[in-house]
Amino acid sequence: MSLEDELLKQRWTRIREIEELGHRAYGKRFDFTHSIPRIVAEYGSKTAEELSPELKVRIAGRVKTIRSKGKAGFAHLAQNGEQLQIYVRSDAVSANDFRLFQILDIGDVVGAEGYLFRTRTGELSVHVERLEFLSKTLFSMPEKWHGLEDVEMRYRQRYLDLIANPDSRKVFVTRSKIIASFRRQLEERGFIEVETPMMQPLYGGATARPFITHHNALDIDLYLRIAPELYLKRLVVGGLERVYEINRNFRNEGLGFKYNPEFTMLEFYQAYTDYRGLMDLSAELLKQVALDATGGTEVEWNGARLDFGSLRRFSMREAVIEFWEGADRPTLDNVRDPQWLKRHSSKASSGEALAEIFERVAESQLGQPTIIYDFPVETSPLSKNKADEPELVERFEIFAGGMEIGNAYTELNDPQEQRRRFETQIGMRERGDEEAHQMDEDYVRALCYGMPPTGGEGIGIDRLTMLLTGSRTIRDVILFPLLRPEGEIGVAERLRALEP
RNA sequence: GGGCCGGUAGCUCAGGCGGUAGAGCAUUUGCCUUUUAAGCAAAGGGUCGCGGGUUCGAGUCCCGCCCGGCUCACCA
Repeated sequence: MSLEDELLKQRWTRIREIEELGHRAYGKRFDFTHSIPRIVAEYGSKTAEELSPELKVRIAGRVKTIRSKGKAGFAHLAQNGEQLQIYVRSDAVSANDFRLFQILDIGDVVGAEGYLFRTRTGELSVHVERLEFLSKTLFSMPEKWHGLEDVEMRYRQRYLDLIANPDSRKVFVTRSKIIASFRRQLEERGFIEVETPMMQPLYGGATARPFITHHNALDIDLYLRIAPELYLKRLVVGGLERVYEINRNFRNEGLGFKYNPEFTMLEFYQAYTDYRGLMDLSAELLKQVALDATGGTEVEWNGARLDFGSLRRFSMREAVIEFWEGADRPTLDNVRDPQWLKRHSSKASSGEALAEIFERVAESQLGQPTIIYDFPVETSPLSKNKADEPELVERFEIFAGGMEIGNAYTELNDPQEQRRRFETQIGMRERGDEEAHQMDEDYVRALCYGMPPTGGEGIGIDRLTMLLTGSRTIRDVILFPLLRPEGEIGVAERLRALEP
């Protein structure tokens, strides 16, 4: 028999022994008096004297370590990312409970009742008087010292990662704080949270290839949304002047350190403002999110310190000049000049050329949180033109850590212009651009009823979480990132084999 | 999709020159009533990712495949 099966059989056999000792292998409700984190916080710094008179506690947690010393022993229980030691001695508990302690496996979930004390070496511990068995682990836990290192297993069996690697747990706690911070800040400013379709008959609001699915009853193909944008703006037309949505977008594209096919986006729309207003709002939101998530505005990322307390601002043209490397640094006249742009890019139009040059020259250097504004109209089918420079639109993106983390603009609310933009996109599609927008007449119809001047913005929650948690890959901030299916697992077969 | 790297005990990793497969943790047994990567003594545990091939002999060499990581191209 393989070791793995031997261990499984051993634990399976142990279930009966646990039951013979008067416990259930898969126990019932257990009302603890204190969570382990609360005990650590409240009593972690108390001296031995301050812990008397005896404080009785009932705690519960997963067994992390066991150190048996004959007629006594120690174990660590973990709950919510914190650990507390228990001390079990044969003359302090019933014979059955001591036997139970002796047959505990690392990974079992137990409850313990006793009083707080400090050991000779000074560690805050529970002097156990009663044990209660709560749940049996049948498989062995990852190694105690190194944790779970196998990257594939960390993603496929995230629960093991969360049990074994406290840092991984912290990442997801921080992610939750980031989202909570956005919600709180937006609610304070009068935004309401809405939910718009994830399955859409037409996809739009971004340039990307969609996933396609099918609805049987209606017998229609639907697209998983690539963005909620067009629906959110319909709501602004309807008088929901400040709306936001935090939810998944789906894009049928490659995987990479900053790409997962489903990712979480915050989008918010505010009537009667424009992209300048959103720049200021973005700076406030990001600063406070960093504070709420990490306690400060500065984070270490990829060896650099990023400060979310202030956002640098460059126009796209300025950024090309600012971050140009090598000789022939262009002038402002150069980056405005169609001939110069044509010489430095293979793109057809001046606008696409500028965007392409910017991405090549500047994007990877935008480590510090930076706003890049005034984008070419060709790459922005839903943004309003600048009044004095119609080849540009009132749009900005937020970059940090060399990644785009936000995208915002003054929304185009002129239905006639919107129709022309869609038709331009259709032309691009006919020339082979698969990602060009489709015509969305229902959206144009909504604009025909009049949308107030509006600013809208999207912030990539996953990437922002990467930055605020020091994660080098998006898979470390998504609980269950997309992986190929792993094939035969064989657990059912192994469990079946245990039964008589 | 291309290139590079990896898959060895439940976990973390050695081995690589082709010649009976190793360590630590974990597990089992014994001793141990304030230990903490507890300690001491002993034991068990492996289709070396999968499938072919070369060879007297393959974890090791060759070919194909699977899974993963990094990276390039496309993409937020």
